Amino acid sequence: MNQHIFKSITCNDCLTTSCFIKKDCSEEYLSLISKKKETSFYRKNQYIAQEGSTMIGLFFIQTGKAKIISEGLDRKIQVVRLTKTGDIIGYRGYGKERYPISAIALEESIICLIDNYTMYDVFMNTPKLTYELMVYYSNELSNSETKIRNQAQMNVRDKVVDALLYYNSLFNDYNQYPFLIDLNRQDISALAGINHEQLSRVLSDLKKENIIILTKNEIFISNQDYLKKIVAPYQ
Amino acid sequence: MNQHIFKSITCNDCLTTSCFIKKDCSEEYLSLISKKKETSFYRKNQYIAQEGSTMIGLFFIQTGKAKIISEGLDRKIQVVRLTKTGDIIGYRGYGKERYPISAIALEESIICLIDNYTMYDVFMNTPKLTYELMVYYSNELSNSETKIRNQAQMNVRDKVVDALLYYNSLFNDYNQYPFLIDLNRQDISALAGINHEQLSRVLSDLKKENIIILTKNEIFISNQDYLKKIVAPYQ
DNA sequence: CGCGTCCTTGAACCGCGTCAAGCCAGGTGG
DNA sequence: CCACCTGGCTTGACGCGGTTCAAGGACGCG
Repeated sequence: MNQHIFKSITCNDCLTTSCFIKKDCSEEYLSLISKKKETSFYRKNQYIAQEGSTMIGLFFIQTGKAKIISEGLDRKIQVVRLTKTGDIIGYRGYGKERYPISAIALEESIICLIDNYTMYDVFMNTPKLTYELMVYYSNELSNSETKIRNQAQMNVRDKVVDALLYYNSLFNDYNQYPFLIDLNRQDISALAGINHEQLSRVLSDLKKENIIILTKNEIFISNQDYLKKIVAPYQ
Repeated sequence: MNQHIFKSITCNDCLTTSCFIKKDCSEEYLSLISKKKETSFYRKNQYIAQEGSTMIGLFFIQTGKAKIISEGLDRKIQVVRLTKTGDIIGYRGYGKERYPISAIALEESIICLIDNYTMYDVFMNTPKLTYELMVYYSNELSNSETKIRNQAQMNVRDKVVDALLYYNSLFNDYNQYPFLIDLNRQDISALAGINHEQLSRVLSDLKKENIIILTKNEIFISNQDYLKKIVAPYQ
């Protein structure tokens, strides 16, 4: 572990109102967790959790973004999901004592780790929190299953459009325009489930059609409506 | 709704010991649920839940099997998951009031439906149950994300092998041999995420290589070790 | 300046989806 | 009983979309 322990603040002082813990835990448990949690700082591209390593607890993103990846044949990477402030990383699971996926910071991030034993104690005494996490996982499952279908049925162009819109819906708000896609080509192609050459071709096409803007280092969506029409038939 | 209400039994009389309700609910809640639940009988190929229809509650499979499907472009079907006795169907989700997927019986099945209000009451007063459902969903999410990667990276042969082993691991025990795959070609190809012509070709190849046995209506796995070696590099 | 990394574009190959024909089994009706 | 039809499955042929290989450009860094 090369990330250093960050200046830890208590849950009461934490400003992340979307945190599951903050929203649903009693004062007593907030102070217990404040004592037990380990808050760490991660630089861009740093591993937060690694596939196959021992699952010591549940990660809560205080601020930042991360990509959730699964490695296949020849360590080829698939981005299965993106996470942001307030999201959780790590699976609760009896039998499983190892992370089935890896998580890597997309930008500088501050992340709280709460160990399994503490979490179990909290879960058994805070039904609302457990319920909210159950809902969170079930919604992620729903999104994930839609993505299975899309991976099986979409062509490369639609996969790229889907990936751009997915990023946009997660990280951009409607005040900012045109929408910035702050990922490099490797990450976008791994998110779309295609190779980077195909991604380049599709992006070039979309640029020629005046749907996106490509600057030196950035991608902007200038015609989101058009993109939405493309993926609409998949709902 | 054309399935008829089945001779309903109380949870105490129910023999499905793997049911989440049965495992974790108190006596009082078991009797409350027994009063509230609606137990129905479904024939093979009958819809249990339909994508887009109103989500009235949570389904518990008392006995039987079901396929969970998502429909894409031109109503093309993707089987995203299979479920069996003791599993649950239906997503808990605040915002979502409609099923994101459809569920169809693979064989004659008996299924209990418990409405959302009753479930919420149970969840808030039975932390262990809520916790177990959270674990269930998080495990399904993990499986689902592996499948996303496999859909993006596997070739058709590997997808077929993966689908056969998936079915086998869910529904067959090790006393029965060779392992029966009790799905028709349409369902296997929709599970593998390929078209039925490609499936036929791969199955013919596997038959010639003496890895599976094809009879008139059935598929048997005779050399499971070989199949496992194929998907091993994906873990 | 040279080097490495990321990105783009071209070109060739081939895996897979599509179209089409044929087979087999089961069901229906004359 | 046979004739016919239908649906599920198999196999072949073909062509396109996408993967792979390769070369070159743009940029940052030592």
